Amino acid sequence: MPTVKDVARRAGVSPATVSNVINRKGNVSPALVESVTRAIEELGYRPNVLARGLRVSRTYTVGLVISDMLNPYFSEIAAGVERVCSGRGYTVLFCTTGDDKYAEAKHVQVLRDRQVDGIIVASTGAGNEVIEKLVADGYPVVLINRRLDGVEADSVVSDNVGGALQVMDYLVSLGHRRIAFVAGARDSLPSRERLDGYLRGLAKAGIMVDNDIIRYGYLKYSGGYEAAKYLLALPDRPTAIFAANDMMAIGVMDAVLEAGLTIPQDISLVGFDDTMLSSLKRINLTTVRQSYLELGEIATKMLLDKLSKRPGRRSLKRQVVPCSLVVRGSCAHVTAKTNVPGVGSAAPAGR
Amino acid sequence: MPTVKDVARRAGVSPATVSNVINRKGNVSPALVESVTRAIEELGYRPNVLARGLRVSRTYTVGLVISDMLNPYFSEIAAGVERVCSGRGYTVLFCTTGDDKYAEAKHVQVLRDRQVDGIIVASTGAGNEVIEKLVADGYPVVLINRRLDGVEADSVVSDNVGGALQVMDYLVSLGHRRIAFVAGARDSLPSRERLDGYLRGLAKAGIMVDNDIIRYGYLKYSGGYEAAKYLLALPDRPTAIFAANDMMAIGVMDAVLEAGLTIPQDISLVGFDDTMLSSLKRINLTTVRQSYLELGEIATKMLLDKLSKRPGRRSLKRQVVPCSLVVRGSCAHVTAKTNVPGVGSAAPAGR
DNA sequence: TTGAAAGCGCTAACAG
DNA sequence: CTGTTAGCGCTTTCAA
Repeated sequence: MPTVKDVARRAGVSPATVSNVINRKGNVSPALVESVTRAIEELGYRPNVLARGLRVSRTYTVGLVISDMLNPYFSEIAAGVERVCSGRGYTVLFCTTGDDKYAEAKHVQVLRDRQVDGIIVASTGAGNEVIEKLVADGYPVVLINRRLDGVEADSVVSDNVGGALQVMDYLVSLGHRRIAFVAGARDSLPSRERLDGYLRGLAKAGIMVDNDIIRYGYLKYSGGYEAAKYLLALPDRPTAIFAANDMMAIGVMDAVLEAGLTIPQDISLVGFDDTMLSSLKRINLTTVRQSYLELGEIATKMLLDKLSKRPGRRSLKRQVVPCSLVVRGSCAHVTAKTNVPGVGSAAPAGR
Repeated sequence: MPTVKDVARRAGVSPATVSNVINRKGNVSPALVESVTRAIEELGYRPNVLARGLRVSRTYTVGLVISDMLNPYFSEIAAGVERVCSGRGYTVLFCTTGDDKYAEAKHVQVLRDRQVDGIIVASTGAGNEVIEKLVADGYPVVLINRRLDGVEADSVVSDNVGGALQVMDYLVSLGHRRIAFVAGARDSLPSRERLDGYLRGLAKAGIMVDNDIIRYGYLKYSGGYEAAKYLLALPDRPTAIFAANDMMAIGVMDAVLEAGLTIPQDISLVGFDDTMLSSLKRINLTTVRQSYLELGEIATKMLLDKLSKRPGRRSLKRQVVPCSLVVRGSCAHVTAKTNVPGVGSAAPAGR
């Protein structure tokens, strides 16, 4: 591999001049620019980014910490991060934590050791000390869907509360008053926020909270399935079920069908996330759309903007990205309960 | 940030000794190991991986080139790559090409500029020259699901032909003889190979090829939907449809239902990939499982093994990973066509 | 405008 | 066993 020296020799100039040509600095005469450029091409010279990084202590690399690449939410975030980075000459170094506190700490350290210019954390791992230390050390960090009170870390979160409120308004507008909520794990922030939106929606409509129709479970198909089994067996079963995410909603869906009931005639159902699943004709689930791609993009822009500014300005940025209700065919007006069952994919009464 | 020098000063030794302690080399006396270790901890010293990389020309970084992070196949591959890398002290630098030839060339160059130790290419972008150059330059490369004849690049591919053959054997064993194939784009290697397996399966069963029931389309829902519309309108319509991937199969499924036909009673259907979709009760698709996670893991092991060996050994490795048929409820014995339609989720006749 | 020289932080040779 | 020295490839003073 040729180096600046080789190029310099071939062009009959000094390494410094070669460097100046490459970085368009220090006013080099057109003649030399020309010959250096030719030498670079002839030799197929490529700058060693490592050496440059060592010298200028800037690597144009962004570290990305996510929980799990197999989860579509995170891979969408990763896609957003990569898209913005690649457009601005940055590269992404990524690692996954499996939501393990120690893995998170370890990987953040690895990223620092590799001198990444900044770190984006989209992991729900509970290791707040890691983040606090990062910020305390003056490291540029942006948090996705994770917020630490009292810590000066920029963050971008989706408006889970607002999205859930939209769902509630919609269900209430369809005449539902007995609405169940199927939540994920109690320590999942998004799930908690969606639950919060649910509760606010109830309050807004003047509906009393019934803790018996708020179920907690694993944020997966099985969690929804089990919760629905319970809810459907209730003497006074709900007319609508709001699940904390799409996978759970699909679990609910199957349980409802197994009980011999129909969606949306007997039970209205809403999910959250607008996964690709929800749009399938056989699922056709009303849900809330949140673009995780966008979340990743926004976070990355925040970080890169920060990197290009003087380190002085320490303004704390907290961006909330809105969600939007996507109405499909899984909800009906509450009076539609009297409809003939069995049609399955009837158009929704709403809209 | 403290450096080796700072540590050396504090421990009262030379930088070289510090380095030796860190890298467990050159037999340092226990006493000095002890004091150096303490100095490191007291200072919170962390080696600068950039500087080390510059010196030893080894970065413990793997470059990963994929088509698109939003596609579950690729994010699964990425997960596999990351898993193995992180387990062996490597980090992953990743970029996406969108299957664009020039983007691929550019990104591969970026990875080289960053001195990654090796590159894994899981992109279907048609830029073979890029790969050829990489290999010609002696760069360690492993290709996933992409094979270049005449190029000395290691590769790991899934056994698409074998998987498709299993599907055909299964359908034939159910008595089907009029089996349609819904292919993806003509230049998609996996799709071509699956088609190849289909053709071989026909030959094996002594069934004549009917080009009218081999349809090409976009490897997505719509592609399957359109193809099925055509196939179902045929005077002598097929009794079974084999789609090149799950998304297409779901498109086929919807078209079949819209035509007032039932799966599997009227039409048997098989997909490929075993996406999470296929296992949903409402889909319940018989398909072929290929673990892309495993593909990523195998490729990474190949690469890392290569990196730890002497550069002399230039054995070309080409690994084929088997697929397996996953029987669910979308196929029935051909005589079952006479069954009463409308049951929808009857158990498959096979097995 | 251009070049010489120093140094980013680290490790490999070699000398002691 | 330990320290001195040199240099990986680059950029950046500073002097010419």
